Amino acid sequence: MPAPSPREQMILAAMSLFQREGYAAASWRRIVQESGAPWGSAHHYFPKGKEQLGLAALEMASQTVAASMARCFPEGGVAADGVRQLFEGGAKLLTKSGFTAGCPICTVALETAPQSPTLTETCNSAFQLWRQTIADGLVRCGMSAPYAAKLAVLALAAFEGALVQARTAQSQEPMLDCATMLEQLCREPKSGA
Amino acid sequence: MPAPSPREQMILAAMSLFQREGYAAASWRRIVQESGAPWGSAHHYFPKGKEQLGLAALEMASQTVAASMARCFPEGGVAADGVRQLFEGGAKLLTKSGFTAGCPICTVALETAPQSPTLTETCNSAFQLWRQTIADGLVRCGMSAPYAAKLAVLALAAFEGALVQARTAQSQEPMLDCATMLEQLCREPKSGA
DNA sequence: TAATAACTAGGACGATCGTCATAGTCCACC
DNA sequence: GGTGGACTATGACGATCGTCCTAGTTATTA
Repeated sequence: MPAPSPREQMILAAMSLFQREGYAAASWRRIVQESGAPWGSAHHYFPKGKEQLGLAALEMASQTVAASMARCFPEGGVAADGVRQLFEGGAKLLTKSGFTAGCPICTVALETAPQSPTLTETCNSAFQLWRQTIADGLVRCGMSAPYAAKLAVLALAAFEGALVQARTAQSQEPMLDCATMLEQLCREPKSGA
Repeated sequence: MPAPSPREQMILAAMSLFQREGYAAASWRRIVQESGAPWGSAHHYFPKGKEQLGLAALEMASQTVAASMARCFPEGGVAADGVRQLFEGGAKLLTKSGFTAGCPICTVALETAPQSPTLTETCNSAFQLWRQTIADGLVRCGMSAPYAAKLAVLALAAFEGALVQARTAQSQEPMLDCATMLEQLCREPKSGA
């Protein structure tokens, strides 16, 4: 890596703190401190203050996660495998962090929605992007678009929810259990009306 | 209601603030103020401070939610109907609050797990209780115990995750979509290994 | 009725919050 | 080799944080 700029350092640090403790606990001072970025430049790069930095962090998280999600569903793959990979990937990251790092968007959304319109809108866009990313992936695996759209909502909800359970229980099990159940819905795309 | 005691008032207010803005934003002062309880008595009822009050609020939330969950699955009912009722109930409460009130446990868990051992443990117990409550309900509807246990994990995860999506999007749709998909898993308790 | 406990009022304490202003340093470019 | 703009250092500002203390009020006993 070519030594990230102070601006990037701060965004990364904010994202990390959002994951671990949420928006309110991620104070301006702690973000700057943990980032290692120079103290004086914080207000220079984000003259509108904490919310501006928060927005940037959420947007970066949104893109990063979407990219990893897309990678789970290669062209011509199997839908169920993609879902499993998605959940296993999440479980792995969670474990690697010692069960401290969850989803930054989810945490911030719960703290601020719908109180802060800008933050809420950014979180909403992230969820929308992720739903679409999963749905597109499922379609790439041969699933019909309408069914994929519905399943993507459930998959994302289960992903976020399982992440919370897994983190709280400090165990991967909820993630893997959910994956198993969801695989079933991938293999039987049609039945009821 | 026979006029709740100051202690109950404070617990209720803390629960409400946890739902709306999380643990960090729910300051000792705001809790006491919103509760309408007398200022001076806060430290008298909870001499160990904010964490003690937080614990009490989480425990009350745990019990309250578990009771509503159990009511969704009456003896001899249909599993799919129970799941739908669960999600519709959640969606209704969320809407009634103007999409401001989510799950207090989930919010606090994301902010504090696993940093604060006591809070994390309480959140974990709540999730465990809820999983068990849903699983018991599904068994009451005739489902096999092992399958019900697995489905309960997914149902709870989807419930929490859909709640976040719905709140952020300010729409019931994610909740109802998830319910529809989950109903499918209720009707086909067996297929794969 | 007296005394003993339970509860309430109100504020002081140091720490930390987000914001902002001012001065100083660095470096690219003419 | 200056000169101007980008960046950094440092700390003051008022507000709010969680905690804790002392004095006052109310209720419950003997």
